[in-house]
Amino acid sequence: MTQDFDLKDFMPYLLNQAADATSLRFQKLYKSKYGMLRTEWRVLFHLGGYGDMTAKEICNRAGLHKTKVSRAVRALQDKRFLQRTEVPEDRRHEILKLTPQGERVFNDLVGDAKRFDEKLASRFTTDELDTLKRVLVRLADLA
Amino acid sequence: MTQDFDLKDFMPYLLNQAADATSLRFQKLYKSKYGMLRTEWRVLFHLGGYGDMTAKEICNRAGLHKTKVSRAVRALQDKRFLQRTEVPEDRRHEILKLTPQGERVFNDLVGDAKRFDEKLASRFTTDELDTLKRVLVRLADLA
DNA sequence: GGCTAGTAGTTGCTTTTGTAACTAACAACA
DNA sequence: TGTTGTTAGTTACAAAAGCAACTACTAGCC
Repeated sequence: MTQDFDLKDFMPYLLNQAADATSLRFQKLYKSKYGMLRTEWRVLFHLGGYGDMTAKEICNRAGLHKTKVSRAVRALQDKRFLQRTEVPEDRRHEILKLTPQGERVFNDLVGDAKRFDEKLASRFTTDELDTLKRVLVRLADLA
Repeated sequence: MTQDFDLKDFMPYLLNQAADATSLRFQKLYKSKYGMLRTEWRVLFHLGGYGDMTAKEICNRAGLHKTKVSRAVRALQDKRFLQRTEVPEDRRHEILKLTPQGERVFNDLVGDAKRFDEKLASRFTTDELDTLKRVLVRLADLA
């Protein structure tokens, strides 16, 4: 006997559908403009938004695996969007820093992101948005 | 000059973080129990929850590309979880149907899904959940 | 019938991700 | 000093996703 079950009530499914739908459209922007991958724009945005830091710090903040970050950092470096600086006190660390070109790209994409977010937000009430964001943050923190 | 921007306010990012966090934990269940992939449990749940249908219908309902569904269907067939029936009137179509074993697996995973969802839901108020689901459905429908 | 166009589904190839093993550097302590 | 354990980051290989070209079939139209 088959149980009744509606995927439209299952949170992990709903979250994925919503996440895919929204981020696919934003992806088009950074991909077509700068040939960037998902992890690359995330790294760029962490450095641009929160200042210089090591790869490890990005891993912790973004919840990304170090191999993904490692590859993204290299890709951004190849594009001349960021620059590494070895720390003399501990040569295992490298401080990552956006180049002027990287900052320009970041600023450009921040503009896109803000417009994109506003357009999404315009479809909902302030109450809905407040609740949404609060709940999403708590869900994300479960991991 | 670098603009101020907080990823924690950017919806596509928040949605992805929340979706990743929740579905990663559910993934462990169907992966460890039945060696299933993400697309495979989706296909299984569409057939189990909404009845027999063609691959095309699953594509439309789930917003999945036909190649992904094609491979998932084959994988489920190899596991003896579903069975294909050619439609004589139009031999391009195949009706997909869960086998008794497939139904057992579906029922088992529905149980897991319900428990999983309840545990997630218990952290939020009814109001929050209502708003969340309503907003997520609308976001998902944008695509 | 025979041509053209369109649809359902599959296969092959490339890009991206995931995982585990590796290197290089530091730290602590015998 | 040297040995053991730990950390930051990379590399190499396997699994999965994405994309385009393909097969097999149906439908419409001449």
